[in-house]
Amino acid sequence: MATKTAASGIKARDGRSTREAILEAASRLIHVHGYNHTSLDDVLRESGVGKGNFYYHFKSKEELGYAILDQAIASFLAETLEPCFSDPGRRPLAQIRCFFDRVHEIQREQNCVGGCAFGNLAAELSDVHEGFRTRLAVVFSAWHERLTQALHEAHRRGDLHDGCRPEAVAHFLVASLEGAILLTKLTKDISVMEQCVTEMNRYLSLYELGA
Amino acid sequence: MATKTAASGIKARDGRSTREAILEAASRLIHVHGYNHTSLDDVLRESGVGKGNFYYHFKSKEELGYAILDQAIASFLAETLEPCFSDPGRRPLAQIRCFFDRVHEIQREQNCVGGCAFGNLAAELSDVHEGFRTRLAVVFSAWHERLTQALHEAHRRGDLHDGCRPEAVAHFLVASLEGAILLTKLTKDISVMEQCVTEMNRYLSLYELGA
DNA sequence: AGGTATGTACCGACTGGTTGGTACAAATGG
DNA sequence: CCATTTGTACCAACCAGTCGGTACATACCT
Repeated sequence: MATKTAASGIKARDGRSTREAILEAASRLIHVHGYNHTSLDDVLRESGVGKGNFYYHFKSKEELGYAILDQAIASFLAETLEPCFSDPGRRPLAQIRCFFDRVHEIQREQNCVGGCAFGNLAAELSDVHEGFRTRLAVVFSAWHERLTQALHEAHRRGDLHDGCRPEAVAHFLVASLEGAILLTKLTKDISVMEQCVTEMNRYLSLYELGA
Repeated sequence: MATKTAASGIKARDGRSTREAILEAASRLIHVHGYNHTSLDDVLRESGVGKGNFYYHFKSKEELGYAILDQAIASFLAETLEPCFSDPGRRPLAQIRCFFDRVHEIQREQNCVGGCAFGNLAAELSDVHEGFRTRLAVVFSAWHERLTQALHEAHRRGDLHDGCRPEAVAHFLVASLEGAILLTKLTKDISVMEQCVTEMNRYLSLYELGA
């Protein structure tokens, strides 16, 4: 018996999955309760990992925060942003509208709870923790850049009015989406999100040529 | 000497001003550090008030939070919102644009630090503290209502396109402003706010008649 | 093969400091 | 003199982080 490893009892953790269990529990808790208000003990209880073990895998709570953030950034870029903007079947402006819908859908899926993890952390930490502020600025900058790129591409194709300033429009779109998510989370009313997406589409049509 | 009262030494507090000193220090600290991450001891140190004294004036930290929020709501409505929207020298849409400028100015004044106190608290607490969520919903609802009212008034005057749905537009404007403030606070770049205000004005002009 | 050393993964008790909140006596003032 | 107002000492719970120790697989030495 017991051929080789402990062969998966009720826990079955090896180095790799322990780190992932911590990451999973922590990002879930921090998304809802914030960074400061999520204690290590909460994370440990939720993930079933002991304290000494935690400090074997992470050197501090701050480093855990960075790890979660880096993971969330990668997953946002790869699983939410890119799928919309690399769809070759849509023209750039349609890609942007598709992204609005995706954000709307996510808020509906999570029942208006949690909001945007990046927006929450930005509100909580940008003024008190420069390390987090910088990392958060990176996500928003990547997001902004993807929108700017799509707008430039639309202009190149002749879909966009000349009066459109892509960088300003992109900033406004990011801001509007973040604000809409926040307002939806506060009111717990998904129709707020719907209305905002409708108005964002109208705003975009302001610059659109040959619809 | 010492005629009657302590005659204003370095402290000079009576019942009224102690409460106000606590309120002032707490709202300043909470605006930047958030509710959970501002400790009573911080507030006490900053205001020079003793602990027993604090608990004479407030029955808990939670009640202090409510008091601060109520005070901030009243001051926002009276000193920021109303002045813009009760100006009889401007037409409703101009009042709205004036409000955009006011928000922009405030962010510039506070050097992109602090963001919106209500937005910050909404992000921090809407999912974990129903009491705060409800109170915060009240401010945003009042704000939303004031915008809706101005839009209806504009429509009555014939300044507004028929296709404009005031409630949806108002939600979008609130969301955009909140998002713009958040993004400005994160990037620490006031030009983000400028760009957003410019685009909001363009958006508004979508519905405007006879400019 | 058998003993020893090494690196990885893990645990739970403990520490020093902070938290929100209480007890209570002293001062203040009409 | 009695209400209000205040300062100080204190508490239990909680916080991030440390410590000593265990379990076990692999590598190394003779």
